[in-house]
This record gives sequence, structure tokens and C-alpha cells, in this order.
Amino acid sequence: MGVNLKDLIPEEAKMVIEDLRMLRGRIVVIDGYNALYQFLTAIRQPDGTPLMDSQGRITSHLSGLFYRTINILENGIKPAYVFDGKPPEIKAREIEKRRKIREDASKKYEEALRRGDVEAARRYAMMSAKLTDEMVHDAKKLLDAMGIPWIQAVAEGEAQAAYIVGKGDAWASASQDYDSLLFGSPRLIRNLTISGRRKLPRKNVYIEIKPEIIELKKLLEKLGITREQLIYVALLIGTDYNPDGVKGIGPKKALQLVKAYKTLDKILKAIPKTEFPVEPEKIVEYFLNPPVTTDYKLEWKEPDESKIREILVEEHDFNPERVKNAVERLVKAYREHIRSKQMGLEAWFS
DNA sequence: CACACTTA
DNA sequence: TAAGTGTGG
Repeated sequence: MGVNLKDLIPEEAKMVIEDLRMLRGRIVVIDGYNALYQFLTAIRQPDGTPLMDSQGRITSHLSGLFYRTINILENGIKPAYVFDGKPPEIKAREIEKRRKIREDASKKYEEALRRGDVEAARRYAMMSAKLTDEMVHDAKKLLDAMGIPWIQAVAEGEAQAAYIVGKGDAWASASQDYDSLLFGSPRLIRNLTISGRRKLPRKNVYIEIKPEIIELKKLLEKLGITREQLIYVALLIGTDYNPDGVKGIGPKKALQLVKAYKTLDKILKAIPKTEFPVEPEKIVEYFLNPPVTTDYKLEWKEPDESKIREILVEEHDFNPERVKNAVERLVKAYREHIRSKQMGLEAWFS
């Protein structure tokens, strides 16, 4: 589930976005896997059943991707999605851990359904949700039809996003996870792909969720550490490459330790008999120099209405009226915020 | 999560 | 205009 830096981010390093239009004209690289997974888990009936077409194929991820992307475009934000490639070898333990969680949740889901506990069923359905290759494939196809660029990462999407933002080809990365900060993304937007109101788990209370920007430079300044040291902190708390972290060390102690001992060598000496599934040096190296591709281009194109209709209405039984309305909004947003601004003089005279 | 519609 | 409800696929 990524690195949990939540309790370490000082208020001063965060900037709450009151209105998405504040990001007008900015290019944002969205972690596609993270976004799709969120839609897949969130867009469900009360008992946990996802949206499905007449052939029983799940469509929750497509619904979320479609409408949310249009929303983002209407606010003048230029989205690009990045998708994970082959997970690195050092992630094996985390992947196995997730598989186990899904498996257990799947059993509990069936049980909950049997005893008629709708709320529990929903929770376990969310936990057992798996994003398949087919779902990702469908999502890419839909993005193509919408004219939205997507990038295939070599390995970690968050690493690729960080690279693109670092190079200045985009303004920020967007994900619920903090990993892109460790990979060096200068700016991370959280809560971009979730709506304004969200139900607190297990409570019948709704809270306002607003997008927020975390600036890496400010974060490091406020914490008084370097990016390398932030990676050490993550290592102590737990990352995808050592999911259990170090026993007995939470965010607070981790930061203390890193500030006290400063170098990885000394930090490791301060926590003797700690075992790591992967050598810590190797994990640090991966965050500092992950495999990325330089072969990408960010280009927005005119949406192709008939292709969109083909995918959503014909293949997946979306309501034609709803899709038509949404495409109208999409085309309008494209013309207002994207085409006009990326047209050079050349296009004007042709 | 988001749309479409209702309610006040 | 804001918030509540039912439903989407």
C-alpha cells in the first residue's frame, strides 16, 4: 500500500486546494493503477457488488475513470496517466502480502453475505478487489478514445511520474500514496481522484475531503532532513520493499532516529538484530535510481466520440444518454482548456 | 465515485 | 445553491 508518511507531513508542507480551478493549465501525472483501484473499490452497491456489464465484466473502474477525468479537464487541468510495468523483484514480499489479504477478505466476504451483514460484505468486497490486466487494458483503450495521454512505466508508475515531474514535463504527480515523493517528485497531489465527501470507515459520518499539494522541498525543510534521509525514515516505517518496517518504530521514532544518526550505516547500527527482507542499501538505491523510460510524449487529442460510445455503450452497456452528455462536456473542456492553448500559430493559419 | 433527480 | 437519495453497469 505504499509508504505511510501521513503522520509525518507537517501542516506547513501541505497546501489545501479549495478549488480545483487553482490548478488550471497545470499538467498532472496521475498514478493510473492507484486511481483505477480507488474507483474499483469505491464504486459499488451497498453490499459490495461492483458495476458490471451484461456479461458480468466489472465496469466500476471505467465509470470512475471516465467521469473523473472529464471533471479534471473541466477544471482546466491537463491529466496524463502512468501505468505500472513489471514490478521489481524486491517487491515480491509486498505482492504476496496483498494477495493473502485479498484471499482472506474474499472468504470473509462470502461469509458476510451469507449472514446478511451488508456493511461487512462491502468492506470485505473492497479488500478483496483485484485490478486485472483486462481492466487496465480497457482503461488504456478508453483513455486513447478520450484523447488523454498515458505512459507505460518500465516498473513502478510512481517512479515514472516522479521522473516526469522532476524533468519539468509535468507540474505534479497525483496519487493517494506517498511513494512518488521518495522517488523525488517535487510535488504530489493527494485526493485528486476522490470526491468531496467521504464516509468514515465504520462510522456513519461524512467528512470533507479536499485535494492537497505536498511540496517535497518544503517537506524536507520542515522535517530538517534530506531526500535520502526521508527514504531512511520510510525504510524504518515500512515500504513496499520491506512492508513490515522495523518492529516498534513508528513515524515519530523513525524521524528521531534518522535525525540523530543521520547516515544509513549509523541508523542500522542503532537497530541491531533487525532483519530486512531486502538489503536496506538496495532499497535506498531503488528509490534514488529507479528504472524509468525517457520515451514518452504528453499530447492531448480531440476526443473520439464514436470510439468512446463503442467502448462504453456497445461493449459495456453504459447508458447512451449519460455517455452522450459526458462526451459533450469532454469535448467542450478539450476545446476550452486544451486545444486553444496548445495550438501554435501554424495551426491557426492552416 | 459520480450522475440525475428531489427537496428545501 | 446545497444537501439528500437512489442508482449506475
